[in-house]
Amino acid sequence: MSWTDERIEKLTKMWEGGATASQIADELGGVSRNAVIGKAHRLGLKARPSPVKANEKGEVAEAPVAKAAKPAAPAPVEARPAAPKPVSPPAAPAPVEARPAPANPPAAPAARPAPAAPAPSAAPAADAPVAAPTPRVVSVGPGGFLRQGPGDQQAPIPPAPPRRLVPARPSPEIADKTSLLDLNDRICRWPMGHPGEPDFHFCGEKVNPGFPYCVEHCGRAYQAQLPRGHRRPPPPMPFGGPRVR
DNA sequence: CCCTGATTCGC
DNA sequence: GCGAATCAGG
Repeated sequence: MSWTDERIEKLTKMWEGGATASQIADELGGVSRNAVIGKAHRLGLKARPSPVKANEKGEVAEAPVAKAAKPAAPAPVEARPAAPKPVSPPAAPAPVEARPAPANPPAAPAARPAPAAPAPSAAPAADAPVAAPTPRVVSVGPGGFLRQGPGDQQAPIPPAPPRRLVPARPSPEIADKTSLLDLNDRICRWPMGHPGEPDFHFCGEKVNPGFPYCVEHCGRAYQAQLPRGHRRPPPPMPFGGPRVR
């Protein structure tokens, strides 16, 4: 098999959509996972959480976890008379809350419903989730995706699934809906719902020629850049006809 | 073990 | 340019 334009296109789309190399590989058929990765890299597509490169930025001054203990001396049990350890075994677990991942979407993660009481005193030093990454974000789009400022030319890059991609054909429930694999240049790729949800799919309408979305969603994705001075005229401008080209 | 993506390197 | 082999983390 060779890398035809169609195949490259599909690879690109899926890769950017978050599909794994394996998924892409057997979707394309005739190529291995490695081939896909290799190609993706050659196309300059890389970037995406790699299990092996999860850690990178800045050095980590972590105390090496004492996980070793395997080599050599496995702490021979001393036959000491009686050395009652003063510390009771199940003492205090780590009250430290592990913050897993810096999720992209600042979408409200729902307050912790955990009514856990065992919170000793002042442990919530965790008010440092500040991270305000994208200052230009204006609001959150329909799928929980960031919408960008009026000046931004780029569309909100809808896919960006946090992690794994929705199964190609998850269920009959969305069998007739537009899945990632159905996307092409002529189909509106506006996300409906959230990636990962069983009914996540894409708009699927015919696109507004020259744009990645249908007319309706173009209106959502692109905001009119009004000349300075004019405050927003109520009509959000549904993008009637951007007569591009 | 399985999975992942990254990299290398002979073709 | 291609992709199997290899590497390395989860």
